[in-house]
Amino acid sequence: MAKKVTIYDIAREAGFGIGTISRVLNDHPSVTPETRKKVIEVAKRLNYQPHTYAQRLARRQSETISAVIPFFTNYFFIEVLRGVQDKISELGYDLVLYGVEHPDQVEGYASRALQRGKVDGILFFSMKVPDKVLVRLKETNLPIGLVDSVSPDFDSISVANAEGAYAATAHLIELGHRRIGMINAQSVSAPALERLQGYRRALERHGLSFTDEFVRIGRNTKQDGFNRDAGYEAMTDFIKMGSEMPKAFFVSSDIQAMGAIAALNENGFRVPEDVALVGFDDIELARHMRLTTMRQPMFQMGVLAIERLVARMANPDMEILHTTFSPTLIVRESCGALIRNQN
Amino acid sequence: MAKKVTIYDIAREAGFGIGTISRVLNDHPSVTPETRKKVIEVAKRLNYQPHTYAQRLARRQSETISAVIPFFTNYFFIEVLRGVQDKISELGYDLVLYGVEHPDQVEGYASRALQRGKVDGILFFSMKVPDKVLVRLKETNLPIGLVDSVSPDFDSISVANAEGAYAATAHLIELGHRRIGMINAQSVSAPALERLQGYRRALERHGLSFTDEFVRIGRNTKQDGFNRDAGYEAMTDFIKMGSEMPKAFFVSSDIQAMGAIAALNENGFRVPEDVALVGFDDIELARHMRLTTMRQPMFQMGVLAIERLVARMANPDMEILHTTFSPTLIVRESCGALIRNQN
DNA sequence: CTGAAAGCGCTAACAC
DNA sequence: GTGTTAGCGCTTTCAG
Repeated sequence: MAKKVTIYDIAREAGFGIGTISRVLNDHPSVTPETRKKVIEVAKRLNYQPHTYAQRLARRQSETISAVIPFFTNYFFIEVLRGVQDKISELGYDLVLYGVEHPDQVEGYASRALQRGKVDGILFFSMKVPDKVLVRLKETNLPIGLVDSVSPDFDSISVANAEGAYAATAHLIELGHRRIGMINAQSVSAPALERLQGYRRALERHGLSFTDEFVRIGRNTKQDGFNRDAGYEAMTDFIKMGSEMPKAFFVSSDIQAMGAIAALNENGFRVPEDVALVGFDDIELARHMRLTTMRQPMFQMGVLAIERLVARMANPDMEILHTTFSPTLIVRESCGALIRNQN
Repeated sequence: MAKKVTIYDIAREAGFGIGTISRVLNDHPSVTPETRKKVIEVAKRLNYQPHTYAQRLARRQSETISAVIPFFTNYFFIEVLRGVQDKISELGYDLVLYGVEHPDQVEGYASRALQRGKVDGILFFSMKVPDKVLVRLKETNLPIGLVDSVSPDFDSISVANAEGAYAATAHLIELGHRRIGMINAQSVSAPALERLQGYRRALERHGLSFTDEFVRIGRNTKQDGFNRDAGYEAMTDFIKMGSEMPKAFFVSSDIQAMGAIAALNENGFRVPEDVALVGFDDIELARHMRLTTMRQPMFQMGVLAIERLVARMANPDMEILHTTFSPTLIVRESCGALIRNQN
């Protein structure tokens, strides 16, 4: 270890009291420019490094934010996390990461994060935080932010799912499709429900009728049905309809669209010539698969999540804010629009 | 905030001195079972939460490990990080994450992590840590671990790149291919160089000759050429060879293979019927693309990285250890092996 | 403007 | 065994 120089060393060396040293180190106004200069010079010469934990103890704040995130999901989280990290380090805070594999772990991690003074705020990603934990969280009065999930008691940042689904479906309609199916995820998932609503509304606003038959959900319930296999299964189901099968689909996530495309290809359907698809998320895979999809501003969401959290730390009585981002349509090839344009 | 109960509160309430309280809380042997029981009961009743930073200050250790990781990148890091996180939380340590977008940032983050007492150890992922920083790191005597990179002065965990490349190439040879090309990344990258060696050796050991012409590198140098566009460009180059073009390729990363496949498809080549491919990494995309590839044991690498780091913390004078993992061949469809087997 | 001193909450060495 | 006390390194009154 570097032979730990403390402010006492600087004080002795510079000929001042530790109070003064602390003041210049913290940019306190009442210090003469000369002493400031001198102290800084000595600090630098001694290669002084503050002891973070001593500061945190004395200041009664941690300058750290923790994020509880379901890990292995996809690109979406990594991307949001990037935004989080970016903003956090800009603020000079630390990010401590808790990766959760199973909902049951949330409580344990929350307890750790809740240790008095440990963190200044917590961000929960796409978590169904157990009510029990929610209550404890509320009691602690610690600034909390929810990303990609919503609860009346905490600030949240989420995506306008219904709106995005509406736009995706409308795009297909504008392309001339009238029989449009939807591959959805499990209805226990709020985003899935909202996306269904958007799809339905788009249909109805454009004078098309909504049919249950045209909405299918795969059997695989992993990640609430937002997985590749579920998409494959749902599309396989559709294919069994034969000539009754819709020729355009709004799929509630890109990863499901991957599965759907595989099912399509295996059955001799080409995308977009035979079947048009629009996904949701714009995960990294989407570009490679040339999938038209609804992009969520992930990085920005991460940045905003931190900004909000910090704002609340500064002003705990701030009114609770729920922010919703609108996804944007990214037109690639799977919807068939580009082909049409070439004509 | 929870109305901060301290060990003083417990002491008063339970009728003991704070020393005793601290002892039971730390499982110190010399406490009567009865007092222990009593203290625990009171602590629980008061909902006592230790103040992490006070503990860290007093104990002179941080119980936290930080990881400096190039973010953007792919599945590989996330997966290794999962292993890291898993082991870290098993140990009750905290993980503080520093995401680096550009090598220049490394120094800044290193400085932050190096603040006296801040972390008990640091893990650098796939980083060309600047020499300057390396020297400072060495001086601090802080336990450091390198993941996916190597330096004589620090413990490291990496992948047997040459060996993996050898296996991939040999697989293609066993499948009957004699003219095998390689799409490589920039030679400033150590892994790229090692993979080239493995490829070359496999060729020579099997009596095939190595030709420079059969090794191409894309122009896009982002991430040292380990990117989709570079793969696309390199394959486009090969395609220009016309009938001289190899019909089997070892590609130095899956992401490049994605680009290569796109180039192939655009030019009317089918994979694996016309051209066989083997990638490297086994990123998530690989499964979807049915890519045969060399899998790296990412999760395990993360776990081991932490185990090593912790071992070094316990015993700083331990001999420096360099561990190399062997990638395993994952046979999917892109190499053509499955098709052949069906015959 | 600056020094002295009192904490921040906990651990650990030292008495009894 | 248990209480007492002295730090851990820094921030922050409070005098002067």
